Amino acid sequence: MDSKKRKKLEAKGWVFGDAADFLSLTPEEARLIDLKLALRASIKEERMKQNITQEELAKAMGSSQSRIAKMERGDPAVSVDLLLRALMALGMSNKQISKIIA
Amino acid sequence: MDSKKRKKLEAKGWVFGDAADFLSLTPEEARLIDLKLALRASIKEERMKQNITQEELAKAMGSSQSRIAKMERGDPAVSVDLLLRALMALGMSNKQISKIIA
DNA sequence: TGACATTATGTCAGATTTGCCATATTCTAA
DNA sequence: TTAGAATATGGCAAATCTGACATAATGTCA
Repeated sequence: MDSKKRKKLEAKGWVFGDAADFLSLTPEEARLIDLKLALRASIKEERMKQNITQEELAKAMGSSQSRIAKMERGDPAVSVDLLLRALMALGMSNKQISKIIA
Repeated sequence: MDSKKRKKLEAKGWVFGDAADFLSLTPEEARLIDLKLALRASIKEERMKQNITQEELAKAMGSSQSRIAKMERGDPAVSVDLLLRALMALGMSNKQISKIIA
C-alpha cells in the first residue's frame, strides 16, 4: 500500500526494524515487513556460510544476481515467495524455515 | 513458471498434494506449492473456528470476498504474502504460523 | 597500484498478483 | 419449496513483482 513511501525512505538509507509503524502501515503490513527482514537476513547468512556467490545462488534458483542483491539488501519489492524459494534453494528444510519465522 | 499448466489442470478439478512433480516443477516450486496448500488450509480452518465470513475476513485485511474464496479454494495465483496477511488478520502469532510451515 | 571477483544500483518490458465488480452456485433455516 | 446468507467463478484494469541487462561500486589479492 505505502510501498512508494517506504521505497522513498529506504532510498534515503532507512532500514526497517521491529517498529515500522511510523507510516500508516496496518499491523499486518508491519509484521510482514519484519518477517521479510528476518528471511532476508537468513538468506544472506546461509549463503555466506556456504560460501556461495549471489551469482551461483541466482542460477540455482533460476533468478539473477541483481535480484539476489536486492533481496539481501532490503528492496521492499521482493515477495515472500521469492525469499522462500531462495531459502529452499539453499537447502533449508521447512523446519529450519519455520524457525526463522517464529 | 508453469502456472498456466497448473491453472489448467486445477480448472479440471486437480488438487495438489505432496507430490506435485508430474509437471516440470523444480523441487523448490513443488515445495512452495505444498507450503501454500498448508497455509490455505489453515486459513479456512481458523476462519471457520472463529465463525467469520469470507466477507468479514476480507474487510479485516483490506481485500475482497472473492479473493478470499480464491485463496481458500486453491487458486495458484495467490501469493504467500497474501496468505500470511490473512493468517495475521485472523490473529495468528508468528509461532502459530511457523507451526503450519514446519 | 591494477586486474579481477563480487556485490550494488538503475532501468525496463513482460509476467504475475491484486482488489473489485457482476453473477452464479451452494448452503441454511423457515 | 423459497428467501436470504455465504461462497464460488469469471473477468478486468491497475499495481506489483520478475528476470535480465548494463554499469557502478566495493572488495580482494598479488
